[in-house]
Amino acid sequence: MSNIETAILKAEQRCRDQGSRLTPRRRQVLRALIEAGEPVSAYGLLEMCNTQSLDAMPAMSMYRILDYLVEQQLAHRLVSSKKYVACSHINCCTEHFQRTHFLICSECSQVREVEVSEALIASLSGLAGAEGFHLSSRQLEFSGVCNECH
Amino acid sequence: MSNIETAILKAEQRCRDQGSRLTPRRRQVLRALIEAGEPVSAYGLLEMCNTQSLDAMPAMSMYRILDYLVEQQLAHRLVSSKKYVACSHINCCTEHFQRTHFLICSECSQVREVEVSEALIASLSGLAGAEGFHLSSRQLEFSGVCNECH
DNA sequence: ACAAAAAAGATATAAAGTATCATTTGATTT
DNA sequence: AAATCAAATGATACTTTATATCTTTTTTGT
Repeated sequence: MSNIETAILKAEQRCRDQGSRLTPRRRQVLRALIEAGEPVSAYGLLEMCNTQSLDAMPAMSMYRILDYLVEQQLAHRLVSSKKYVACSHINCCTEHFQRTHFLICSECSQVREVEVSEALIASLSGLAGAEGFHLSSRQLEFSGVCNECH
Repeated sequence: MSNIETAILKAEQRCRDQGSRLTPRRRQVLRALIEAGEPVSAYGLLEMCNTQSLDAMPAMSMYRILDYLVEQQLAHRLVSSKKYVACSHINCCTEHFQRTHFLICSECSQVREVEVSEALIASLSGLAGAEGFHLSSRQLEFSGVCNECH
């Protein structure tokens, strides 16, 4: 079975476990996102979905569905580029990390999703603490250049 | 002399040093930003400026001026909230840090602008390096809760 | 004073995101 | 199976954020 199909099945399972479901629309969006393989904007996804099935979905639905997928951690929203990516761990874990890093290549827009080390969290919290802040960000985004582009 | 006036003078100096100038419009925007004392959106600033002087500025000008102020590091753009803040170091340094952290309180939207320690950069670069990335982000934003709100 | 360059104005439009109400679909109970 | 309730989707309109492009004004250097 293709990786995508496996991912969809896993995603369905995850939704069921959460007491919700991966409806046809949600599946369609998730599949499009996985197939894209790179960050896509909400309207970009909308276009992808609306050209394949000729039964057009309004923007509002896309945003709702993306909210849902993000909530289920099947997708992530990249604040720095206003785009969405499929979670790269749908296939490999039941539980998602507590905190996630995204390394985003500014050349090819490739994204690497990384678990944040305890040590790093500790030093970040330390720095914040020294300034009288209690850190709560669960997602950090870094831009850089990947090896291939370097 | 008030802090704001000092800041404006310092800002003018900085612009001159860069071979550019803090024109009346730019000064007006910078002053509004400093007076606001918290992050403000481009359109928010536009309204502030356009209600005080009754000689209205178009949105385009505001964005151009904000780009300029950000370029000169007299202001910063917070990607996570699409807002702008006056640099909190206009008064205290000639040169701006190479990298900056923003600790943003999710309760009161207060912002603390912090220099990033070498150690932290090192561990971030290390983490990125291990994944085959060369880090280049010059600005990081963290959300959290400040002591007063906690 | 005049030409070149920088900044600002004017106008239109694109792109991103939300509010709100109506309809459909699915699950639950009787 | 029919009735009921909740979740999801559709439809529509609108707000907020941001940019493209062309014109006019202001500043600077000669």
